[in-house]
Amino acid sequence: MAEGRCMTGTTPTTPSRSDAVRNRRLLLDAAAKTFAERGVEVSIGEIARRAGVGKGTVFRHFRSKEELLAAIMLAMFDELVDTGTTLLTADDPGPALREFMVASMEIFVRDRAFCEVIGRPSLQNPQVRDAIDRLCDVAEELTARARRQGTVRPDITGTDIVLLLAGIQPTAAPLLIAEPQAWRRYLELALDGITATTGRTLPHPPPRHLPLAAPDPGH
Amino acid sequence: MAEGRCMTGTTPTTPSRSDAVRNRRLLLDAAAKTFAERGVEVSIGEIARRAGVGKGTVFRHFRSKEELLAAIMLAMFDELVDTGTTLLTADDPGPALREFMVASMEIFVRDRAFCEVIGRPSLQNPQVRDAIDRLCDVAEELTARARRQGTVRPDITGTDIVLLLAGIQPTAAPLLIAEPQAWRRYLELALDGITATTGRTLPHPPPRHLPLAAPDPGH
DNA sequence: TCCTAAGCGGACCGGTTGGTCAGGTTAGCG
DNA sequence: CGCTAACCTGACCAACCGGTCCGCTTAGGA
Repeated sequence: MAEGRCMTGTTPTTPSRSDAVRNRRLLLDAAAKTFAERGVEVSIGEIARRAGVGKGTVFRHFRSKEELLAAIMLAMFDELVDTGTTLLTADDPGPALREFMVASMEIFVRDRAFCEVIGRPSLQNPQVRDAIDRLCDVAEELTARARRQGTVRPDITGTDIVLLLAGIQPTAAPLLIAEPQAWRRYLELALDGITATTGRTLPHPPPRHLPLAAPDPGH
Repeated sequence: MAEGRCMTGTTPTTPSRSDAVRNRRLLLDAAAKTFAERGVEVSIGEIARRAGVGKGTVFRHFRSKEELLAAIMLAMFDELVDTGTTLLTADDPGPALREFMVASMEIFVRDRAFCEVIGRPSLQNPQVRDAIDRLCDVAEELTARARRQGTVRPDITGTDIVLLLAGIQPTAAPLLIAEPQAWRRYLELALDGITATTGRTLPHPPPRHLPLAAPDPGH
């Protein structure tokens, strides 16, 4: 509730002392890099080591591993949403949508944890959920413009776009180590797929929203 | 080397006693179900519990968790390869390829571990590698026929097909709990993408083989 | 029916994880 | 400069993992 105080044990929302601020920065940077490289499964210990702080410091700044992950993911989602919002003002909706997808993929491919979070509802806390919804919304707006222009088939939604983007990474993943640009091939395939060429409607109704966190069968 | 003997500690290749045969069956069934539902990360303890045997019994029948997983995955790969081989004799190559992809997806969607094994080279022992190669080969033969017929664009390979199939599962995954048939939508999109409509070539050269196990950055 | 080797189970081992805490350190106000 | 509250650290904890091992059980041939 109140700002500076914590709810359960410790964990202030914003540190005030200079060393704490510095450590928080180090921590966020190290965590972002480590999550990106090795996915959500990396241990807190490794992140702490990489940041050059003790493990306890991590839990002083973030109540749990999940909260640390969420803080980093949120920033990335917002970045993407900004990119999308900017592209909404572009003249030609078709290339704008494509550019949005390319920009997204460039992040997806670099950040393993980012894809995992989108694909696994169990990793999503309410804030992350909101960010994903915002991403779907901006994708929907971009898609709607392209749809009206006739560049995209009429039964493709923004949620389709987000799902496709999240899916291209695992599709290309086995090739990416040897050929870091391979994702472009499958993005192009997806773009061809969503383009209105045949008049056919897709089977199964288009998704409107991403479903809320259902209990993940795993773990 | 010799049949009935083990190499390292214990672990016969084929049990003879009736109770051992029965337990092995129970174990394989339980493991198949559990891996399918929760992925490769499930613990041996849980599989043992589900099979109604002790943990020690698992390691009597299989040298390691990896070997148990491989035994189950191998059977599924071979099943798919058989399906593909049969479809090679079909009259019309286009629908044959489609049918192969539908049959594959029906397995992929039901089995979480199966997708994970394809997508993560670090999980592949030599036998599994061979099975994946056989799958790519049969996919390549099916694709080649469709290519010659003009149903599929000229720069699509069998490895492309396998990667796309493995990628559709994570794409549709968030929807699958609520809508188990949602994968059909994205399979159709992929089929539209690989169909020869525009004369354009895809960016990035087509993959010939899946890369061998590179050190998985994770763990 | 008896005997023995194959089979079984679960306590156990070393290693990992996310998370806690007591005790030493230090920033920075007065 | 001195004091205190904020902060940092690494030992520590319980839970879990894959895998081992040894004493007990039991299948099934003689």
